[in-house]
Amino acid sequence: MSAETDLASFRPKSDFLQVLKERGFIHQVTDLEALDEAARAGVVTAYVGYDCTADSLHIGHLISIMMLRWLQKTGHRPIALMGGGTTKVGDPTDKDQQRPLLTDAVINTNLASIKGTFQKFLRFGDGPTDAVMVNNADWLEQLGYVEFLREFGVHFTINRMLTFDSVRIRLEREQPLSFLEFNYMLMQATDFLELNRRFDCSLQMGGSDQWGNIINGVELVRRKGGRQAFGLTTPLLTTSSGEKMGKTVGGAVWLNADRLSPYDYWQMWRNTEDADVGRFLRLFTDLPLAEIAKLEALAGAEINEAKKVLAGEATRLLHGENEAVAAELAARLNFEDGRISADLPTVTVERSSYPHGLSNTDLVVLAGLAPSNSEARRKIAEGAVRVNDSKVSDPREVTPWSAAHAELGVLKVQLGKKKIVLVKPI
RNA sequence: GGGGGAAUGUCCCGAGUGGCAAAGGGGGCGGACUGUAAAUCCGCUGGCGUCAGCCUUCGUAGGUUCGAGUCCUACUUCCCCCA
Repeated sequence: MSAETDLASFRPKSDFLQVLKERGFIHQVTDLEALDEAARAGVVTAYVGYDCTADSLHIGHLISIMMLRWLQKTGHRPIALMGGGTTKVGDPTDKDQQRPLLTDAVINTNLASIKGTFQKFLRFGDGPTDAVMVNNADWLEQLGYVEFLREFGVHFTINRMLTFDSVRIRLEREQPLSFLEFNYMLMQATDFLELNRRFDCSLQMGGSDQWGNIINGVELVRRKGGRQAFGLTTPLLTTSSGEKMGKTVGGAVWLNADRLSPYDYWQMWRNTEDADVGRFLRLFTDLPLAEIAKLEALAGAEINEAKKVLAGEATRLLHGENEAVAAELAARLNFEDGRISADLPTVTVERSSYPHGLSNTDLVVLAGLAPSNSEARRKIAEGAVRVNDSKVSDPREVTPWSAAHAELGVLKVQLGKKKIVLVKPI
């Protein structure tokens, strides 16, 4: 049953649901009152699953990570489930095509690379509310096909599976859905059952697109005689102007620093739309609600102060205090004082490869601000490029190394108003 | 089994009727205006380039033609109708 209708009037008795509700994390819950009671009466173990399709999580995952964080802060036990096994199958959700099958090696590399992110937000260990990380490859890969069908397959009807969004949408759009992908929801359901048995895990959380998968797990746990299980989803994260959140210079907003620098991460939050500031402060920082209310109330240009707080807090959680301070300082030097900071994104170039210096085109491409020479030339023609703070118009004009900044030894390349990269000769 | 459709710039949708680097949207990027915001307006949106030009793109593979996204043949995938 969906709790959308009575969520507004519901008064949680547990800290956990109280926090989730007032900070805007809840979209749907299977059984609000029973879950509330369980969370009030004792320690609840809950999990969120993460696939290993890339070597870094991105901002879309952050909302559920924050939810696990609050779970732990309110006295419960979070499990981060790594989908080492399910990634081999691929969640069909909302994709038109099956994603390329990943090899074991790639999946394991991705998994290892993602782990660190959770350690920033959760406390791991052996205590009763310490976080646990598990990999569903541990149990999924042990299952034989016939065994899998007999143990779990009997509990799923095709009739019902066809009605779930992940499947239905694909079929409606006349896109193929392979049998492989069709099995994904069964596998995710067995995860919940397995965690219920191993860790007494009684709650699965996830994004609203996971509702169908979560329900399947809840029902499977019930049918296999486990303890009562719950599901909870978060709202889809979009900006106020209706866009999917998460884009920067390079595209996706990655959480690993080697994919997206702390500076760029800070900038992403700094550029939040006015209308989103309050909502994002509630979802992505630990700040008390009273303080958020004050920040949110700032009007006009003043709200920029709130955006800086948001950027600072969010960056501090992910990358740590030092990086957050450095990112803010770099931004202030650059945008408010018109100066240069060594903390700006920097690329290094072999001086010997370009003895005379770099052409404007080369600079833009090497700085990663354009994917091709053509694109770089176009940008220059549009008057979008600045080298060492002066606008350039000739794509072939060469800037000699002697023009590098005296102290930092770098050339400053700027595309548009916000994208700045330092080119450092070595 | 028979008949009829569909596949376009690798982000998406979508015109396209032998001369096409291919209309128009959306998205994205840049400019103006602002507050590193939103909204609005304007421009750009295949690659290489000594800017003359060259190269690669319309499901796949062949063919006709001076010239093919456009015509022909086969194949692949999807949709619809008849059985």
